[in-house]
Amino acid sequence: MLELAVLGLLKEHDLHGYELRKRLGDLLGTGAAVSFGSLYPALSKLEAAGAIRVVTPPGNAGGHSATMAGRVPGRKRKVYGITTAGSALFQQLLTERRSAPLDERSFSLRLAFASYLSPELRLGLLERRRTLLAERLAELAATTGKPRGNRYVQLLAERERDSLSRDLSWLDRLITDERAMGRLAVHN
Amino acid sequence: MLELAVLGLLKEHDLHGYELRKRLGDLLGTGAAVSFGSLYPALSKLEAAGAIRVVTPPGNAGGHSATMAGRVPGRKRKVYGITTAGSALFQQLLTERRSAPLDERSFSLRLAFASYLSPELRLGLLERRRTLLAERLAELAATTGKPRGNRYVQLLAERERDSLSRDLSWLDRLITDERAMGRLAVHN
DNA sequence: GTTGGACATATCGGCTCGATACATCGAGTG
DNA sequence: CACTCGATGTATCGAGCCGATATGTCCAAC
Repeated sequence: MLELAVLGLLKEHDLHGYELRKRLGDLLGTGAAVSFGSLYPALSKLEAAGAIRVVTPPGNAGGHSATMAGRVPGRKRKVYGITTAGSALFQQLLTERRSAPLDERSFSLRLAFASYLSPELRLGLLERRRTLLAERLAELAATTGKPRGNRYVQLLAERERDSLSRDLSWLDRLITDERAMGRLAVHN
Repeated sequence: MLELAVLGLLKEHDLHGYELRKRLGDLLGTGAAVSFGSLYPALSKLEAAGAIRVVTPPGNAGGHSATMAGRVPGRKRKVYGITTAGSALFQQLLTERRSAPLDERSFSLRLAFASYLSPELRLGLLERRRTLLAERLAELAATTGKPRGNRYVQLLAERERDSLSRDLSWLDRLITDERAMGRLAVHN
């Protein structure tokens, strides 16, 4: 999850951890922002694996033009860049369909990077997510007949139902678009 | 999170782990079902803390009417029941407003048990969740002006915006209802 | 009678979160 | 000018949760 996100963002720009977090925040919505307690270990791990490397080592940074010698000017940020191995890892993580979790967060992340996928894989991603949500909705509809516990549980279930059907329509729209674009591409 | 859920469900019925998981599943939606890897350790912990206890010990269970003696009939389920201390813990976990996480799951869980809250605390719960979502929406609106990355990121952001405003309306409706019920109760 | 699937409990490694600590920097305030 | 405060920035730790996996029981269907 996090590794995919980091690699994907570094594919576009070199970034340091703090900034990475912010970008991730408005990529997936503030609610899904990742914590530093996950981010920094993940960065260390990716660096150890050779997927990313420190581009601006501490002691070499900053826009300080005329600060004098021994002071070690902008000693703070660790700016990371992606390596060739990192790009390969990114593609691998993004592509592998098996066991790919399709929860809200993973799905959103993958969709955000969907431009790096082939049209077929992109469509597959959308369809698998659609299947998952459809199953949930069916399951929910099955239990809806029975009397639910209290008022609040009932409200929760209704909201869930609405939310699911809205997401399904949204996905259907996306899928239709994808198919249309696919046909268009073929005709060119 | 999980502890609150377990205690809340056991307040209504004695249950064993597997069944607990199912109930939790259709209480919060199948997507939010808890894993056994969290559930069983949580049960052990709660039992050790004296909040729950095994009601039907293994070796004593089952509807087997005429199975003979030494066979140890329904030796499988471990049915748990809540203790007095457990009820107290439940109230405490449900009530403590400070540091209560308001993410989707926690909120839904608390709302599902909202009947155990005083009208004031119930209203507070809804309002704090509302505030959170409103902040997110504002933040999102702020970044919406700027050009987003690719097409998919943009779609994701739009979806998020719609979803947030829907949830806000939903919450507003609930809040209004709560206030109305409060006034009604006062008039009786 | 045996094979397959639902039921049921349990553990383990790995990921993520929230809290916490610490250090730097720029902007404002007295 | 010294001071403080809040944003920036990196890092670690404990606890909680998930997914995979192992193991065993019960029942029905073939």
